[in-house]
Amino acid sequence: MVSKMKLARVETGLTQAQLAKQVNATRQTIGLIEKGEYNPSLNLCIAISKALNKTLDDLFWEGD
Amino acid sequence: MVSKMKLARVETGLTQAQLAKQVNATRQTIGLIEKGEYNPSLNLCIAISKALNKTLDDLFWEGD
DNA sequence: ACAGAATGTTAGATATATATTTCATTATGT
DNA sequence: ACATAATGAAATATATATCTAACATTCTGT
Repeated sequence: MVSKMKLARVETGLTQAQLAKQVNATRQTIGLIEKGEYNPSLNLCIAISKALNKTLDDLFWEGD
Repeated sequence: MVSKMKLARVETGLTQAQLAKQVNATRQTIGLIEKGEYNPSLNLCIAISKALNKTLDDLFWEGD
């Protein structure tokens, strides 16, 4: 399944590298988070959410 | 300032040690997160949110 | 005042998120 | 088909979250 984060990023027209720069992360880190193979830190999740004009729940919360 | 997470924990009548056990963390880790001195992982934040019947936004999102 | 529980705090050890680098693969446009 | 951008993927290195253990402090009830 494709992550909500990836959907949000593509919708805003950002590339992985561009998003990474905005949140002070690397392209690889963004890619791994999108693939669900990482357990990112809260601060990074918040930075990503703000960069994509979403909230934590929007991107990282699973509706029971 | 006292964190929203601490308020939610106290409201549910849980001690730091009890919450820690439910989310497979240690009492010390819970204490440091409540004090805002940690940058916890997303998975831990999700576990804490569920244990306290809250969402990520409820506990870890700051209303701009 | 006392006892016990809850929380604070600190030091060292371990696990893992993240960075860095490099190369391969896939998409996009001309 | 070609060139370039975007993404995938793997190795090693570094930073830091988390654990463990121990002791100090504060709170709560009696």
